[in-house]
Amino acid sequence: MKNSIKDFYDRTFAHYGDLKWWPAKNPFEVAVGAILTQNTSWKNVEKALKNLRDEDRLSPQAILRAPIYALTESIRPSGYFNQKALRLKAFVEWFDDELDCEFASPDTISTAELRNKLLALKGIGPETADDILLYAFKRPVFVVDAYTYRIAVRHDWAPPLAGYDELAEVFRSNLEEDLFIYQNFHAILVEIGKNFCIKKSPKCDSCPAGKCPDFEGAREFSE
DNA sequence: TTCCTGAATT
DNA sequence: AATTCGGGAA
Repeated sequence: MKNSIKDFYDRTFAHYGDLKWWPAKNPFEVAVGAILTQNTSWKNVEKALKNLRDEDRLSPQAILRAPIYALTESIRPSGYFNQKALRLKAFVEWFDDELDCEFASPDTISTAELRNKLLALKGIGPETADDILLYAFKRPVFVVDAYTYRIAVRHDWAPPLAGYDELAEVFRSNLEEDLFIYQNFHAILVEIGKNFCIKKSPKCDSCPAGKCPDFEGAREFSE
């Protein structure tokens, strides 16, 4: 039926195809990018990643041995650099201690347990944890972010007060549990959220998703 | 000036 | 519930 989540995915997938997310060379860079992109445009994260790469600091061992102040300078363009340097360090130390710097398979540790361990780290909240689970550990978890929330509310898929888990459940219950669909759906939501379903003055007329219930009103999004 | 693929603190 | 962290681009 129209305006269903499944129909939305089918239409947008026909337009975008496989977006091949997450944009990173390897799973470790996915995790680093996930932390650096918290409330930050990807453009700025790319600058930070380039600095890390140019300075040979984009590996677990390099980050383990780098002093915080050095990390801070490398990632400065991504913003919140003081916090993120600590968060990056904390994550890699855990990744080394707990997993020996390897992305564990499901029979070693369950997705639920892994998620709890990630959430226990300072600086890893539900979105960052799920990004890492979905794109680095390849676990089928549905990622919710600001774009997901905005698009869902504008489609009346969820109430404006919906919390993270509630919103994730709305999507899970309307899709088959499939790694590729979860990975690509989130990629599509980001693409549409960034380019069309933007916060103010959304470009509904050219949106690849077609008309959502908010189209006629073209009202601006408010939280 | 606003906004950006959030999370912790108060 | 409100504030804090932040450079970069529009």
